[in-house]
Amino acid sequence: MPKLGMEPIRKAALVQATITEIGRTGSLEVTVSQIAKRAGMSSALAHHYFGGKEALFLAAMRHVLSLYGAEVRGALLSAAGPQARITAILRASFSPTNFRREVVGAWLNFYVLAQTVPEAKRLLAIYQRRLRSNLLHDLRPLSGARAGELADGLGALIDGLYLREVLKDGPPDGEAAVACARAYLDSHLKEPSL
Amino acid sequence: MPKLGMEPIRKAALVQATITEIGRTGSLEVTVSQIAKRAGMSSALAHHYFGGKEALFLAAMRHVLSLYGAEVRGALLSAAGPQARITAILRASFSPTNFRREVVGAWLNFYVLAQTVPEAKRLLAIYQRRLRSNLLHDLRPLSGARAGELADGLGALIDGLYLREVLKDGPPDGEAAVACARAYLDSHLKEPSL
DNA sequence: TTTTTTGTTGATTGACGAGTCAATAAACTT
DNA sequence: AAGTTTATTGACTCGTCAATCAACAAAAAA
Repeated sequence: MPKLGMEPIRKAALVQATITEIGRTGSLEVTVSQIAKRAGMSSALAHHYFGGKEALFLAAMRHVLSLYGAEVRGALLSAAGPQARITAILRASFSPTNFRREVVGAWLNFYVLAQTVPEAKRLLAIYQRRLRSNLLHDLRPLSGARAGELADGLGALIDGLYLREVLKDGPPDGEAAVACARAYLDSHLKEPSL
Repeated sequence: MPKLGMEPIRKAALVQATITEIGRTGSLEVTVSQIAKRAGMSSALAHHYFGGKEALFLAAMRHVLSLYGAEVRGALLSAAGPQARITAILRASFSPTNFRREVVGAWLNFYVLAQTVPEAKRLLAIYQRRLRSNLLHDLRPLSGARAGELADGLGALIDGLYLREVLKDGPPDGEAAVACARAYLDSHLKEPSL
């Protein structure tokens, strides 16, 4: 039965299954067997391809981060002007793809992972820096010197909205989150001179 | 050696040790033995007094939440007027007591716990409701109809600032966090009529 | 003084889970 | 055809950990 060229397929399936399982159980206490089973293979194969649980987690994290990054980049392509670009970033952050319970749950647990695993911390730091730099780029023309604090605040607000989504029951509402973040911005941008 | 009336002392020590260990390792994967050792007793005694690991976690959570609540209440006593009261809440939230790596790490993991343990979810929900109600009480006289959204946004921002603290290295800076939250508020309160 | 209650632990149990390995099989290479 | 590489798994090892238990000690109650 063994067909060749399985490696990328298996790996992709495992990464997806990892995200799903972490999101489903809401914790990192998932067994390699659970993940492998969901991905339709034995746990031994998961070890074969990834070498260990931690590497699997990190691969899943990279995947989520890269999906998010791609979505932001995509949204930025069709946005002209600072205002539109910032809105695009927010839309991407709270898009149905990213703002799903499963994915949000995974994010939360990546933060936990970052406390123990340096590589996870590094990855999250990269995400934060990139977000900040993106926001800064478009905030500077709008608010000048204050752009720095604004970007920091907005970043924290986004993370906070994610965090709260974890606890909420009922379906996710990305629109509301975008509105909240926009309100934060708009009120800050109202004063022209000071 | 056994002296009587040990129960409350042992329990308090265990709760404290639990928070410390969760904060130190940054995860819920702490063994009862670790906790008991830090609290200066055998793991069997921990089981004797709390019945199980989960109950111990919940007790720790209640303790953190109640400390936080007490600090907020205390700060509110010496605050007159909505503006001062809101500032007091922010100060308490980011006070050196609560805004320590150890405690912040514990909070993060309580969010994770809330995904699996209904009682943990309930406790966090109570905290969120109380914070919201406190903010609302003082935002209404300041911003009227918008108070609702404002309270939600501010709540999320506070959580987000906590979350970011987890990743940061270097000592915690509560002042900066308070400033950020105040900035959020001030800009929102600037428009008198709309 | 016996008995009961409270405090305490070392040793044990039982489950579970990460990682390894030997074995099997299909596909490619020579 | 013989040998190599890739895919795949069941069975096993080894460690860890929550939870239990039997036993001991001291204080309080009887």
